[in-house]
Amino acid sequence: MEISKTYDPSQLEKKWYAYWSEKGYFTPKPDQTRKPFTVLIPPPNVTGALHMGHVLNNTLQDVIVRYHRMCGEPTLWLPGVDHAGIATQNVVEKQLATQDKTRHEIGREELVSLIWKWKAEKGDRIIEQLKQLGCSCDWSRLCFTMDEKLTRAVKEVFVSLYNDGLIYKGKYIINWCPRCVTALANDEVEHADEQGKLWYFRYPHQDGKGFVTIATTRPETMLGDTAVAVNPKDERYKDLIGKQLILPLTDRTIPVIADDYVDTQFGTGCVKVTPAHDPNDFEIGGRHNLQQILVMDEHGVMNENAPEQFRGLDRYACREKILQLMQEQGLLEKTDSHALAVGHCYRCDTVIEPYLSDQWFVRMKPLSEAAIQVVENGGVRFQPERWTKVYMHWMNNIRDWCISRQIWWGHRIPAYYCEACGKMLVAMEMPSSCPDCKHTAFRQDEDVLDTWFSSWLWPFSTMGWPEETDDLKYFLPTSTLITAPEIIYLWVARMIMSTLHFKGMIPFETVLLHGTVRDEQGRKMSKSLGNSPDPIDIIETVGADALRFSMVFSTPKGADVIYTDAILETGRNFANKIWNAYRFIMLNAETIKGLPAKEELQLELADKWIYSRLNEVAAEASAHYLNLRLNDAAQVLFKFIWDEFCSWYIELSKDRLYNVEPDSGPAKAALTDKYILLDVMQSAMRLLHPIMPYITEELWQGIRTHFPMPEESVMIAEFPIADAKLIDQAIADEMAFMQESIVAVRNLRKQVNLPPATEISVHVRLAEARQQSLFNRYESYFRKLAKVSELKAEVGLTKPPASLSAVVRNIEIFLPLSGLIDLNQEKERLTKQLAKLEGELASVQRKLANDSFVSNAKPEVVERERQRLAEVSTKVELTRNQIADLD
RNA sequence: GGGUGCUUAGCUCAGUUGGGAGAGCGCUUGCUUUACACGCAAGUGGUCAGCGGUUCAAGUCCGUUAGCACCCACCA
Repeated sequence: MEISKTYDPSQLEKKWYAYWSEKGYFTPKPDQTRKPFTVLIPPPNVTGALHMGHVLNNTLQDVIVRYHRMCGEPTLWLPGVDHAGIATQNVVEKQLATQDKTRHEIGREELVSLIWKWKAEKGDRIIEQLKQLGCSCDWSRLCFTMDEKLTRAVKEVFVSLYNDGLIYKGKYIINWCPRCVTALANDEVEHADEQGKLWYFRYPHQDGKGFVTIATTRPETMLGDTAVAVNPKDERYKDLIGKQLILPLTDRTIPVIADDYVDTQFGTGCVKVTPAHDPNDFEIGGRHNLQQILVMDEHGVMNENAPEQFRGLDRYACREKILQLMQEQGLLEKTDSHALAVGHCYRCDTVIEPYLSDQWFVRMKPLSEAAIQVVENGGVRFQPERWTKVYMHWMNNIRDWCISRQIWWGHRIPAYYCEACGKMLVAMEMPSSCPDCKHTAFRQDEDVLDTWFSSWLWPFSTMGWPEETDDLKYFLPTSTLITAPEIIYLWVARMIMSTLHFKGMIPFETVLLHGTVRDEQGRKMSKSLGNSPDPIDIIETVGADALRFSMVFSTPKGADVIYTDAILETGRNFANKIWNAYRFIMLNAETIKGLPAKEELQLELADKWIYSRLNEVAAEASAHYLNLRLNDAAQVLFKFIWDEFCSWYIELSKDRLYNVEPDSGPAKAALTDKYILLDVMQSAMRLLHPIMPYITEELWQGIRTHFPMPEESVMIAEFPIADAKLIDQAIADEMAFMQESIVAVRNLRKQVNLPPATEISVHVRLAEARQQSLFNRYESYFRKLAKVSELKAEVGLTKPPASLSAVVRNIEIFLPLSGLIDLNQEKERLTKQLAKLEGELASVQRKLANDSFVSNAKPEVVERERQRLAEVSTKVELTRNQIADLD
C-alpha cells in the first residue's frame, strides 16, 4: 500500500462529502425520546460569494453541529439563502446598465423575472461553496426567503400585525437613498465622520430692520424652510418671536418660533426649520403646525416646489448655486469648518437624504417587552455575556421599524387600493370587491418589504409556519445561534420578538457571537479593499480541514480573528502531521500481522499513560465543544496528538515495533503496540472530526481496515466518552518522571554538542529504592529517546569522574564524558541554575514563614507549598554539591 | 455626546470561582535519526499599559489615568 509523504486533500474531500451526502447523514432522524440539537444558519445573501467571514461563521456552526450529531442527538442544521433585496436588484440592474437599459425602461415584471433567472443560474454558488467547506447542513430542507412557503409566512405576519394595529402607514422623515431610490432603515445607514462646513446665512427681517443669522450644513434645504426657531429661554432673541423673516432666494416669508429643542450654545442659537427634510425639524414642525415643503424629488433633484432657477438641479449643484447667490447678495456671513457624521447608504455609499414620504412601519414597543424579559430571565443567553447589555440598550430604546422599500425585488406589501374610491385593504390575496363602493378593480401597493422582514421570521417560517408541521413541533425552539454581533439588532433581536409573538416561545437558547476576520493591519476584510483571500483558493491548495482548523484554533472567544498566512500554516502543518502519524501506523500495521483481543494486551507504562491521557483529553474536548469554547478544543487536541501521541508515544512504540523477528512472527509487545496505535489514533480521529471532518474520515476509514469498528463512518460514530477508571494520576506521574529525566539527558548532551547519533552511557543516582524498578524496566525509553547505550541507576551511586550533571526531582543524572568537558563552562551553567533554584526557595520560605499565609490560605495551598519547599531544598542541595564536586 | 471592549514573549493572541506566567509563529543552536524539513531535539525571550486600593496572596477583584478599537446617537 502506497501512502504519499505529504497530505493531499484535493481528491479526498470531494469523495467524502459525496459519501456523507449519499448516506443521508445530513438529515436528522427525529426521535421523540431525545431532545434535538438544532442550528439555524444565518442565511447568506443569494448574491454572496464565500468570504473569510462566512468561513469563520460556518466553520463554528459545523463544528458544534458535528459534535452533537456524534453524541447521538438528532441534529438539524437548517440552511437557507436570503433574497437580499437591494443587493440583488443592484446586481441585475448593473447588468442592465451594460446594455444601456434601466429598470424603469423594462418595467417591474420584466426586472423581477430577470432577477429570478439570475438566481436560477448563479444563486447556488454560495451553497456549493459551503459544501466545499464541509458544512453538514440538511440540504433537503434548504430554504430561500422568497420561496412560496416563506412568502406565505411573510404575508400572514404582515396581515396579522396590521390587524392587531402593530403595522401602520404614515408620512415620516426617513433615510432616503437618492441613488437606490428607496427608503432605508436606520440600521442600513452607515455614519462616517467627515470634515464638513457650517455656513452662516442672514435672513432679513420683513420690516427691513436688520437680519437674523442661522447656521446650516445643508444650504439647499433652505428652499424648504418654513420657520426659524429660537429657544424660548434665550434672552437674545426674546423680541424676535412671532416676527416674520424674508426667506432669501424665494418669495416667501417665514415666522420666528420658539422651541425648546434649540440649543442656545450651538451656532447662533437660531435654527432654520425644514420639516420635510430634517427629522428634528419634522418634529418641530409637528409641534408648531408648520407647512412641510418638499423641495427635492426622489433622486435628490430640486423639484417644482423650489423656485424656478433651482428646479432640475442636483442637490449639490443647487447647494453651490445657493452659496454663490447668497454671497453675491451679502447674505453669507461666514463659513466655518465643522465635523459631522454623515449618513451613507450601506449598499452604494451615497449620502443619505432625510426625506418626507409615505412609509409602512411596525410598532416595536409592544413586541419588545416579552423579548426583554426572556433575556433578563435567562431564557435566551448571549455568549460572551457582555452582548446582553448591547441588546438591552437597543431594546429599551427601540423605535418603530420602517419596513417599506421602494424597490421591486422582494415581498410586495399585501395592501390593495380600490381603483374607484381608493380604500385600502390589507389581505393575503387581492380582494374581489370593495366593501365601500363594490368596485372590483384594485391595485397593489408598489412597495416591497425590507429584506429583514422575511429573515426575522426565520426560526419558524423555515419550518413551515403557519402550518403546525412536525418540524415546528420537534425542532423549535432551536439550540444555538452563531452569528456576528453586527446583526444583533437587525436580526437576532427581531427573531426573538417575532418568535415570541407568533409562536409564544424563544427561537433559540444560546446566541454565540464571534468576531470579525481582519487582515494583518487590523482592517476588516472586504471586497473593496481587496485584502480578503478567496477561501476557495485556500481550500483547493491546503484543504478545507486546514482552513477550518486554523480558523478555530486562532479564534479568541468573541474577539476578532487576525488572519495571516502564518495562521493557515498551523492548520496545514497539523493536517500533515496527522497524515504522517497515520502513515507510520499503517505501514507497521501491514507488516505486523494479526490483532490481539483487548484482554490479551500487555500494557506497559507508556500504554497506560497514553490511555490515561486519551481519556482526560476526551473529557476536556467534550466539555469545550459543549461550552462553545472551540479554540480550547482545538488547542487540547493539537497538543495531545502532536506532543503526546506523536512525540512521545509513537517514538516509544518504535522500539517494540521494530523488534519483530521475521520468522517467529510478531512479538506480543509489538501486537500490543499495534493495537494501541490503531485504537488511540481512531479515537483521536473521532475527537477531532468536528473540526477536521475530511482528514479524520479518510484516516478513520483506513484504520478500520485493520481495527474493526461498529460504525460505518466517523461522521456518525460515537464521540468518545471518557472512562474515569483509565485516568491514572500515578501512571501520569511516573511517565512525567521518565520524560523529565529523558529531557535532562538530552539537555546535557546538547551542552557539549554531542551528535544525535552518538550513543553514551548515563549514570543515575537514585534517592529511593522504589525508583529502581522504574528505571530498570524502562531503560529502553532512554535508549530510544536519548540514545543511551547503558543506563546505570542505583541508590547511592558514585559520581563518575569528569561528568556533566543535572538534578531531576530528587535524583541526579550524570553523563561521564572525560575529555569533553569544559569545567568552567559547566560550573557557570550549574551556578546559573542554582541561582534560579535559590530564588525559588527563598520565595517559598518567605511564604511559609508568614503566619497569616499559613493561617489564612486554604490548607491544600499550604500543603502544596510545603511539598514544594521539600522538593526545591533537595534540588538546591544536590546542585550545590555538584558545583562543589567540580573543584 | 453616550456605550462596550482591548492593552500579557519580537508578532497574533490564550489565561473559567484570586495561590508556582502559556500557545502558535518568529529567533538561537544542532540534526537528510527508515511517519513527517509542512519535520526532530535543546534553548532564548515577559517590572502581565501606568498609578492607587482590597487581600496572607492580584495578570485575575475595585478605583483611576493614558493609548487603541468598535458600536449607538437627530446637535442645525
